[in-house]
Amino acid sequence: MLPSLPNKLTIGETAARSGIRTSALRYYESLGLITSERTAGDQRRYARETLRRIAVIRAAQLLGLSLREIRVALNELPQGRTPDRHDWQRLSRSWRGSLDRRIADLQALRDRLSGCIGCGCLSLEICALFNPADRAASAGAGARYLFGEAPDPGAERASLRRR
Amino acid sequence: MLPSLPNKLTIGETAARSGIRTSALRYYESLGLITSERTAGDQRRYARETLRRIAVIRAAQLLGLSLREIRVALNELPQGRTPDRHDWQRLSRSWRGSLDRRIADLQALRDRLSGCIGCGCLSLEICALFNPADRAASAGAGARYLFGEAPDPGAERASLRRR
DNA sequence: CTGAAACTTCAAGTACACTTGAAGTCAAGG
DNA sequence: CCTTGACTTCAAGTGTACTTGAAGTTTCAG
Repeated sequence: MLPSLPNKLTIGETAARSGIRTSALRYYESLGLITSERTAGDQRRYARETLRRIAVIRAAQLLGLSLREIRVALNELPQGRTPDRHDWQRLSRSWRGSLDRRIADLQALRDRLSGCIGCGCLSLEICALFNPADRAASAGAGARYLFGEAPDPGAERASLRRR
Repeated sequence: MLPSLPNKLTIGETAARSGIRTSALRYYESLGLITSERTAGDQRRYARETLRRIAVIRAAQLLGLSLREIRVALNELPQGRTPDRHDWQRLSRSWRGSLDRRIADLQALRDRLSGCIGCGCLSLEICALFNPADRAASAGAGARYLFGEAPDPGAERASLRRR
């Protein structure tokens, strides 16, 4: 008459509670972002704690981190032992700086949108939006660069012949 | 002795000045984000004004907009006529709201990172990070959802059998 | 014990934003 | 005029993050 181990969740239950599709959960597991135990019939059973882990993964994605980067960060949580309050705090502190930077960058962009673009100025050469140091470039998701990866488009600087 | 039309740029010059690779410029053009005239020999010549357009494209990408969305926004600029100060202002105003929302969302996330995750609370059911309304979900780039697209993973809500 | 929902794996497909390579043409300094 | 770097098109490839489909298995309410 045991209440059937409420701290083990099927993949479907985990999907329903986290809002992440089962296919995505299997994908995360294939990348090593989460782990599961298996029943005798080889079905996955997730620890309830995995829900927190999934929430952290989604939060980190909002920060612009790739799943690869998230995996690295999660791997720095203590192995074996269930991460405690201080483990999560350490993680959140390390991402908080990125978030602050990202927010500041977006605020700067907002100011430029209202300023530079709005002003209709013709001095494009000195406009902040054209300043190569501000460039987005880099690969794929626009947000990525905001974490300070050197935007290196890989040369191809033309030799600037005229006309 | 004319200074060889300084308001027409080759694709290489445009790439160098904008920091965007020639392959990306051709890609943008294939998507209709920018346009060019052609020389007798069929080479592209970009109007100097295209540099501003490219800057706007990159800025919009930082906002998390897809190229498709950016194209739509740019298509609302006046056809034929060179966009003036007010045209750009209208565009920047419409994106400014998105930016404000995005910044607010990130600030909320930051607070939760310091709060919910940091606190080590066990009440995962009521934790803000688990609130489906806050979910990222949706497709691809994490930033996308921040513009208020309804996160609709397309059902698959399990029927919640136990065990 | 049975039937249907939920699960399993694996390969292939999708969307986005580009990049790369091949094969050939154009433009301009010397 | 010639050479060389910059240009052209087009098809295919890359990386990320998943989703979809097929074919088969497990679980559990009834």
